[in-house]
Amino acid sequence: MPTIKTRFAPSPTGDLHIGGLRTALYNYLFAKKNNGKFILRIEDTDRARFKEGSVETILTGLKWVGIKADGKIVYQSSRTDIYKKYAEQLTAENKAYRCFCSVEILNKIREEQVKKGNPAKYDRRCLELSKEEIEEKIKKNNPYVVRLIIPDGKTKFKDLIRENVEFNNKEIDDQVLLKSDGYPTYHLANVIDDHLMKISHVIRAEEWLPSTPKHIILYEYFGWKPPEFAHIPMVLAPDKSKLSKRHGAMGVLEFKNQGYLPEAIINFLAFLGWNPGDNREIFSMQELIEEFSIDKVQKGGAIFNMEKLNWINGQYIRRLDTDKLVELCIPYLKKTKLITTKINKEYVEKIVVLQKDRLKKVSDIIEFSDFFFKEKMEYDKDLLKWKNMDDRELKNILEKISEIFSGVPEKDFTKEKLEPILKSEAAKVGDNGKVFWPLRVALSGKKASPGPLEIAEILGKEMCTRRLKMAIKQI
RNA sequence: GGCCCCAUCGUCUAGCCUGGUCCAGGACACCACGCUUUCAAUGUGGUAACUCGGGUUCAAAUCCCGAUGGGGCUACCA
Repeated sequence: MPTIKTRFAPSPTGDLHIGGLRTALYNYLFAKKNNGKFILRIEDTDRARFKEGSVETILTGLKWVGIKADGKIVYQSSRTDIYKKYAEQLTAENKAYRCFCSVEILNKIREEQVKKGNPAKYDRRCLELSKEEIEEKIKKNNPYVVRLIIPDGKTKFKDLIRENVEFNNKEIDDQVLLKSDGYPTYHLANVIDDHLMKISHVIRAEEWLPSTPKHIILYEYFGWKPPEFAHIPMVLAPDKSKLSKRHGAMGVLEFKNQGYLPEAIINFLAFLGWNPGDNREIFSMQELIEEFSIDKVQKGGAIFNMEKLNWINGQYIRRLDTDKLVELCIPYLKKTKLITTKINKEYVEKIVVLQKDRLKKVSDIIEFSDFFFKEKMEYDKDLLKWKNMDDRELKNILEKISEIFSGVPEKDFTKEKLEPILKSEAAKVGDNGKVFWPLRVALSGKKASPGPLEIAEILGKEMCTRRLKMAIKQI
């Protein structure tokens, strides 16, 4: 059996986004599942759209999620001679021709075709040019492109996901292969490279399906065996359109910055269009490699569902070692200047343990735990009141708690020791909420937080006493 | 406009190939209850879908045709 070889071929026009990452993932999973190779090729043939730094972004993104490419990275921009040579070969064999038409003329032709209800195709007027005319134009340095001659007939191919697909060649435009700047278009470079690099399976997004016949024709012209094709469904925005920046689609590194875990992203993305056929939901990369199969890939597009990503991410956060989670949390706390002096790892660790179950993403640690680091609490005094408590009752209870706290020695200032005392106090007023709610708000300043005694233990006696005092002063 | 692809709960999906076991299963979200001092986590339960219309068949979510809807492509972008 020939070696399985797939590739991810992004163009460096911006961030690596979710859709692209999933394409990379499926290629990677398929290759690894079949003991094959997965390679990375940078399709940087569009000089106008090239964005500085995006190759680095793509590379760090892939590295972050654990997708490793085999072999060297190929840059198409360094291979223009190869593409040019093949374009010339096609031209010499009358499988392609030079076209000198201007963009204006081209647009006009297309417009007229559409008006007539025809496919928007070029009318091949440059195919009529005589040898002399062509030579003269070249001599005069007239810019030209090289176009593929689409033959008559039909082009059929078998897609691994969509089965048989058929196009009538009449509908297909004479594709530009070589641009007037000497760079190849995707179609030419892609086919040549896939062949030269012995790619066995082309797994790419569905948006490429309509141009596949052009590629097949190219393979035929060159006398090469085409690879297998698998056109995977697209990742959609909530409005079902192609996911783009317009929808606030984030780059992979932005997910990283927000505190999503790479394992969660991978797990989530794998399930966007694929699933193992049973009820399991949580999969590691290794498990995905073992289970992945291209024929279980969905045909229809999948909407990117942030809620589910959050859930999966929460699952992974809960499974993380506390040490590791502490390491991940610290940069966020630092960045927001919540940690100003030196880091007290022990202190942060206690907080992280407390918040672990609550985090959807690591960055949540900031808004969930800011009160552990702040001196001043800011909250509405009415928040201190449990149900229909009045000022007087509230003041009494806070003073009572304060009194109780002062009677507890510092070493006994733990949840374990404090709980029975406060519970018995609560029993006197007949409602746990009357004691615990005001205390919790006084300590955290929030309407939602971990339990007051867990907080108290971490904050320590002195700080708790101060916060109670501040609360009482407000009433 | 032309061509292509697709179509199961709000979302991701199982089931479809090999029709009956499906008054359609799971997950997220949502709702309720339990735990409980709030939030979370967790447990239990619940609401919720085969786009429509024709065939084929004893029987169709599953096969066929059509309609409708959605998406993509239609660049000297990828």
